[in-house]
Amino acid sequence: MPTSRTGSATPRVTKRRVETRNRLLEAAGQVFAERGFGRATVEDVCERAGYSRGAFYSNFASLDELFFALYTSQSSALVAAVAQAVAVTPPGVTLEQVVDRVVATLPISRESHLLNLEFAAYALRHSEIATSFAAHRRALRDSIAPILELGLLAGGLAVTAGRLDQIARAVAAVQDGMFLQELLEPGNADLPTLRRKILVEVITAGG
Amino acid sequence: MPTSRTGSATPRVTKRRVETRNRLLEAAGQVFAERGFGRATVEDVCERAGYSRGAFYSNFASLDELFFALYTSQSSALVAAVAQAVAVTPPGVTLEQVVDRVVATLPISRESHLLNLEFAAYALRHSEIATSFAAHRRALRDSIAPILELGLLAGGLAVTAGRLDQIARAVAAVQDGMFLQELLEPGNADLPTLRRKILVEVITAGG
DNA sequence: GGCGACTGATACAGTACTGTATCGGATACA
DNA sequence: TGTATCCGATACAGTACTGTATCAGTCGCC
Repeated sequence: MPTSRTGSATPRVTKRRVETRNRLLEAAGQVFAERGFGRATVEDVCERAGYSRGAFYSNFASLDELFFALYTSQSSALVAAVAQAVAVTPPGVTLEQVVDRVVATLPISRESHLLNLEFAAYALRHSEIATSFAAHRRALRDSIAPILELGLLAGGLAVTAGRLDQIARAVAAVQDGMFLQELLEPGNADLPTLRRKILVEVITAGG
Repeated sequence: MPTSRTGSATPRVTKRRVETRNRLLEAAGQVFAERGFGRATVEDVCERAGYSRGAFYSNFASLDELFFALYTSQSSALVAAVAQAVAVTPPGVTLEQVVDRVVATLPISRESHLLNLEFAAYALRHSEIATSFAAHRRALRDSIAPILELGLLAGGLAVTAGRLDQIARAVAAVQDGMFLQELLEPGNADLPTLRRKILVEVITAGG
């Protein structure tokens, strides 16, 4: 059997193919955010990306597969970004600085939040995905935990690992909840400030 | 022109019609929660309700209209429930009791939360609905504000109206965020407890 | 620079959903 | 109890989407 026989298993990964795939992923992010995954069609994504449906089916077996690929891509990028932020954080930072860093690192765009809603909704309806989604969120909490601990230590507060995870959960909850409020009331300029305030309160109260 | 001429304007509201409408609404809640609004079809709702598509179009012009009717119905019911809880709350309750009351009043079922996600996602994509959705959330905050104030006063804390609204926002954010975590990790029995803990912290820290 | 492999455009069949039109039968009311 | 009203079942046409099959042009590799 010849080594590079028909691509049934692994089509050669050419530059062109990578480019196509990436543009499809990017277009999918926009379309899913705009219309919602449930209302998005293969045609929508192709039109946005500037490809035909042939190109799509050459790269993905279905919309579901593309959706999952997008989710994987986004979440690994996010974890990497958080890890990077933690790595460059010096010891001795104040709690306010920690909150600023966390807020600055986590995604802020309308599109990313809408996508997150889509991912969450999808996960809640597909238990196998829910497991993966929950694991991803745990990874995120584990990533920000060290930076939170730094801020607490700077304030003279020491906490157990279990308590730290609870604080990380509270931070995640406030982030999710407040960001939804901000999206619903884009005209309310006080909300970002309020969000930071609540985050600081939640962290200090937890320590 | 005869008064009760053709139903073009207002079809007579018979008992039968009310029943049909209610069963369609109930079925819609289940179907939208299960499949998501984007994936739900008129046929799905009819099948679940035990009616034919003719019955559906006799009562609603489109799925969108049914969706909005469901949203209206649910949100007014929720506001009423909260108002009722506030009305029967005696002065002098502790903060923990207040939290318990708030938690007990706000919707808890998986279905109601999934529906809320659908409503939020829809609102974020339709600005005219977003306004209405935001107004509804404001009404809810305004409803729980008095009960929160009661709890704070019992602890000897007095707050301004503005500060009270900020606390209500924090409570809403924690509720939304923590409930999502609970749904994603149904096996984690510690989360409801943690949610109460965070709620208490957020309220006291705000006072 | 030429050849073979593969990408992505186009065409097509099949399916699913929507919305309307029609009509039998149930229901409210005298 | 009779009857006019209208509810809701069924049938149908039109549309949109999916997934596959085919093929021309292009790219990678020697």
